[in-house]
Amino acid sequence: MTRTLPTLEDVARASGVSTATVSRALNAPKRVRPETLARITAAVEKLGYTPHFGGRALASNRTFTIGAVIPTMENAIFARGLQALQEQLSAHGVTLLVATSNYDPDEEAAQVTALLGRGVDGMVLIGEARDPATYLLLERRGVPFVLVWSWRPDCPWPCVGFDNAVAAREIAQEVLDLGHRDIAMIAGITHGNDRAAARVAGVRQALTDRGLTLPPDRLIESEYSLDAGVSAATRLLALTPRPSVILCGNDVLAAGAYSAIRQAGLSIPDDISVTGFDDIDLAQVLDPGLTTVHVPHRRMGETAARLLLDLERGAPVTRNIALRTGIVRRGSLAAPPA
Amino acid sequence: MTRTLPTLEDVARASGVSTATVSRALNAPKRVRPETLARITAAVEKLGYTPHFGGRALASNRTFTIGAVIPTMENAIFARGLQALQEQLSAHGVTLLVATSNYDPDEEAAQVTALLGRGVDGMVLIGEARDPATYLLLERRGVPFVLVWSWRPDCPWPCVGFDNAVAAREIAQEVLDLGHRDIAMIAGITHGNDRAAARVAGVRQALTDRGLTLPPDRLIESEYSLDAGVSAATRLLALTPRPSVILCGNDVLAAGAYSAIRQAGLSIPDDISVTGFDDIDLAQVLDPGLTTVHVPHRRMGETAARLLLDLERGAPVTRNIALRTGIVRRGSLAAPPA
DNA sequence: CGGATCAATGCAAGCGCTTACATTCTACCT
DNA sequence: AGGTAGAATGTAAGCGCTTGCATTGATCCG
Repeated sequence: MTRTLPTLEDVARASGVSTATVSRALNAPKRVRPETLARITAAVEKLGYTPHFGGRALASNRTFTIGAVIPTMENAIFARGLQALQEQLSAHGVTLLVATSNYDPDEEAAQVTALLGRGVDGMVLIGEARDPATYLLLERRGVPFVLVWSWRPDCPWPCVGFDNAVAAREIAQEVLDLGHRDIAMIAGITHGNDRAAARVAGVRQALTDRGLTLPPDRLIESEYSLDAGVSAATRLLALTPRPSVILCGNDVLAAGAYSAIRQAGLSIPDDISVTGFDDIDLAQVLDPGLTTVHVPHRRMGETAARLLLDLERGAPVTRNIALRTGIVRRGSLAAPPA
Repeated sequence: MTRTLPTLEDVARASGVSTATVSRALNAPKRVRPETLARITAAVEKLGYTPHFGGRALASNRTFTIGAVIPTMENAIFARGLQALQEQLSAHGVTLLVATSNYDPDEEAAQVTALLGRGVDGMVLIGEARDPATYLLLERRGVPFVLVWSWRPDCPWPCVGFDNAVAAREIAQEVLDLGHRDIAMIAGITHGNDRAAARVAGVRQALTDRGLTLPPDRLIESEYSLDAGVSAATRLLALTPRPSVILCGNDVLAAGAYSAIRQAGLSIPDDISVTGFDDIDLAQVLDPGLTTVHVPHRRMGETAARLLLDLERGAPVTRNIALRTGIVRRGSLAAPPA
């Protein structure tokens, strides 16, 4: 069954050269004479030779693999960023290894260790908040890494992302400008999640700037899932006075809010406004369209890939890349009811 | 920088045994005396030892990795199945390597080769339709694989999925039972995609059973994306007589249809009905809720993982596992307008 | 108490590849 | 023609781990 595969040596024999030359032909073609190269290529073709990954990893101490640990694949937001990351890496012969942490810091640490064990040459991590031990581990190993989705001017590690607090503040300001005063928010779980925390902080900031506050009963932290969004929104709708707008930590939560609102027999935006964060496809499918913060996921993934690749070959790089977000105005946000 | 990592030998020295014993302690703990084991474990801990992946792969000719090639991560449907697959594999110490083909058969073949090159111990592939050469390659290498998302009684390869044609036929029958006669369909691209093709075939079957047909202008094949769904639906709405229902090849297309319909100033289901396929979260967020075919994605992923694991250790297995789908009735399907 | 049996461990040969260093060719110059 | 630099290639030493086989040490039986 497992007919033994052709090895470098087989190729060498078949093309009448040494294994060293074959290896060079494969890894640095300009270093072998064209005719030799041709002979080797032919032999490779004929034998159907593929380099043995383990052998290569062992000898070169490189795996041409980079690892990413994301919270979950089930959120379109990460899927899209990953897809871009992967495309970019593939183009450079690098494979992407994806692990998920389910938003659990300990689980994330475990996955980082696992990936390191597999000898990844680099790593992509979401956000900045994590156990210092993890950063230490990464540095000890000398494995380059880049943080995505988060950004702040003085982030000590290479990162490509955006300022979640600023983005959240901007959309909150827009809400305030429309005259809303009874404001509520459904945030993600902030523990161990700097993005979620920054979004709350941004909203708070906008309120404070106008002398307002976000009372505890008007801020619900919720798992990033549709069902959780529905129940959080349901609770908020029961409040007196009823909020005139619900700011959501991401679009999925906003979709949940839509369900709850519809179920309560209310209408968006006449009775109540809703905003999201991320601008996934879902946002334009909802009726009315969701006013949300647009995040350039794909660009983030691509940029991260390039940065990591540069980091790996020791190229001089800008280690701290900020991307712009923007507000996408659709129908879900309007002035509060009179 | 890249401080050299501790090796098996370091552990052996630190615990006063041979590397062979350490290796056994790690891979088959019951084969070493408890006290020895304890000493080794302590040394491992103290040195922070992690097995070197390449070395292990080289010596054992196994990578504890299985590969999956999916069309795209951006469709929630695959994301969910993958997540389940991964969780199940992780629990058995196996890592999942994901590659994407973007629904392109050639690209898929290339990705399979790439994964094989990385020495995956097994593979998960979506659907059955692909170049025979790919199957040949897999068999030559003796790499076990399982097909997911597709199923038919006499599929020659291990598979876990459902009968797409039957599922599509069932929902089409339901549509017909409600009295619809002006039927249109937005299908996925059927070339190289047996699931999409089977869904069309199923719908056709249902129509034929009642002496009806699906005229060419009422069947549009479309990329599985929101925008493509919108434009396909727009074209269908312009037909005379206007279809009373649009059957969609998946939920994303259905969401696109919603947009187009809303934009045309029509209402679902009063003016026109819509059905989907997959039952992703989106289906319940749409307003009205989308009547669709529920596919047990998570279970499919889990089952595939188990099957693959069994296949790998040569356990006797049922190679051909059918999962049940069902129709989820929400508000998007009603009798045609009078 | 000698020997057989079996569990625990050690020995050492690779697994397929890369790469520093040594060797051989091939212009090209004087 | 002799010499030399530089390109092309070969030699061989590992990279860290697993595993078949050999060895040792206990245990148990007659």
